Amino acid sequence: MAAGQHHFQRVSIATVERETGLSKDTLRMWERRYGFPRPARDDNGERAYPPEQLEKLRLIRRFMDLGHRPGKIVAAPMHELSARMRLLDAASRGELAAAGGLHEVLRLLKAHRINEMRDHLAHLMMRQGLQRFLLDTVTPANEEVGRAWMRGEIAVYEEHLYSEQIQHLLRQAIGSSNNDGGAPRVLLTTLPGEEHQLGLLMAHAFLSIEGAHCISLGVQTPIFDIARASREQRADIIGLSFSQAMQARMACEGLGELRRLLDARIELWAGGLLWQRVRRRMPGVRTLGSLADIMPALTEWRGRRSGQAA
Amino acid sequence: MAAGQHHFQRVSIATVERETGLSKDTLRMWERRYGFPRPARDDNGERAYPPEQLEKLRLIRRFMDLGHRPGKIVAAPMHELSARMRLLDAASRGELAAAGGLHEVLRLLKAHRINEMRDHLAHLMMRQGLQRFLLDTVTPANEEVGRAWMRGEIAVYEEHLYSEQIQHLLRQAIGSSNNDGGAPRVLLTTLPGEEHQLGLLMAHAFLSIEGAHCISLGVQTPIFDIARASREQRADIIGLSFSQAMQARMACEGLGELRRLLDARIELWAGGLLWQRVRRRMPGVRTLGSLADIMPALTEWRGRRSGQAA
DNA sequence: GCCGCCATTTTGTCCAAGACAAATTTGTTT
DNA sequence: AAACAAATTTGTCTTGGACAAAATGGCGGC
Repeated sequence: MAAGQHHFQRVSIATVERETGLSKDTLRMWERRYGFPRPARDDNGERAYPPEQLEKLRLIRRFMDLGHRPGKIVAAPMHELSARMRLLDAASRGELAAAGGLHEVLRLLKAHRINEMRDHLAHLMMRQGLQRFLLDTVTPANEEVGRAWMRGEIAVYEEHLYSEQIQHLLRQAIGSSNNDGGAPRVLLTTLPGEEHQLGLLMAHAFLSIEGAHCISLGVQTPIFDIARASREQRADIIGLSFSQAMQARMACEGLGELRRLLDARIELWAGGLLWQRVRRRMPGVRTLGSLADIMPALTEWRGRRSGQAA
Repeated sequence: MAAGQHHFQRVSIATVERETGLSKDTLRMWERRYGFPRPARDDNGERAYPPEQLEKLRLIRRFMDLGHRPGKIVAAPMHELSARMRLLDAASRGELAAAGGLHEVLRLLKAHRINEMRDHLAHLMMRQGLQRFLLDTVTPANEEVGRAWMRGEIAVYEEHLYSEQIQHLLRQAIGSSNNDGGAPRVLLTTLPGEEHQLGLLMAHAFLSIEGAHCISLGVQTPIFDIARASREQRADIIGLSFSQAMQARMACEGLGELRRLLDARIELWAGGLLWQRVRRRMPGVRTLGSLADIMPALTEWRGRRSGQAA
């Protein structure tokens, strides 16, 4: 019977791509260069990744999202990576400390008491008002949930659950604040390849409070259609959201292409956590690394506008 | 000067993949087999697709979503494809006729009077009740918007706008109907690769009305996490939504893998428009081609459950 | 005429190994 | 310390071959 042939859930390269977000080309290239992953082969000679390697790839992905480079981590042994990640976790654990109702949110999430979590969040929103809620509760809570996920304290699906509840709250809030005829007119969406909605929704809520007229297209609008929509909806500003996970290259390429398609008088604001790790500035594009950056940008715009009008 | 070198916005293969949803491998294979697309090459010898070819590829994608096979259409000249698409459009145009407030919805959408459209939809929902609203208004309206898009009467971004407004309404409706402790417990999500939310949201709303306890994870949950969530949330049923655009192969592969990971007593329901064109049935998976199919499935489940209990 | 079964064609994905440009790091000079 | 140049790292693109899964078409039996 020996070690046995319990080939236990080996998966194809397409599955690994789907689950890790690493392209097939990249996976093959790492195998060539760093000797990892080194999948088995099925009867057909095709790569068949065992679950341990998939798990290590997921861990590597976390490091990469934190800005690490593959050369330094892909070949490293699993136990070393785990140890390093634990170290990072310990460091980030210190930061939490303050921040009001967050512990409670995390506690309820981990306990699977989702409805109570939602009620708790709703209560906070009522008490703080939408703006403070976004800046002081949702933003740090997102970070904390991300960290908890990195620490392995919560599962991916729990992060999804959390995200759904927040979206729920924000959509309800947005629904009730409706500023027709407000200025500026902001067209909100994400580029193809960026499927994360939460950042977009938070920006939408924030801008709505500030009296901007928001037109949201949801996620993943093709570039040509963004340009078309901006003309037909007479947008002053196009707001695009980019999550940490988005590939910087795709983002910059897409932004450049969009900028070329647009009239110069339309502003292009690129927001989201991506810009906290990607320094690169692009001509004709304003990058906003956090929600709080929206406020001064908006003030500036209004200053320019009233200056021109005068 | 000749034909000139106005290389006018030629795009990379990655961009074409992003915009059409056709994989790089497929694009290269079509080029080899059918002689189309035949992109120019940039200074670096890499494919550079002119906008006409991108446009034709988009049209081909529409045909494929309707069930046509590439061999028959990829090599066909553009004018023939356009003509055939116009014919199909004319045919579907007849079907509309009936259906109450739909014309109004489409009219407002095309006129960019989005807020009025939302108010109109909200009014219909109030008058009809959520269930009839979903079956008699939203479902046909989705189809009509899809057709209008195929006819070129509305832009992609207008479809996005429509979709956003519907989502808004449904989320508000779901928020107010909250059945803790209901049965069955249904875990709702989509597989990685399926980013369309609307179908999921409609299923969520429908199941909520019927008294099921819904737990939504949003879109694109990795398969292992779906399995984990179903255990930890003690789900009776996992409901997955698949849009027309989803690749059948990926869907079936993912479903098979998930089914293997699950306890046999957990049911797997696969819903969405995909199953109207994909016949293939899979063991241990119940396919639901439309919202209306949910009702009998639910009745059956409750019958089985009460039968076992007795 | 309709259904099930088998052979054939169609089609998408996978593979290998090479190439190169963009991004990042490192080293040097002002 | 900052700016510039050289070296390294890294992801994506290339070709052409191969093959399995899915769809189609033909055939025989009910």
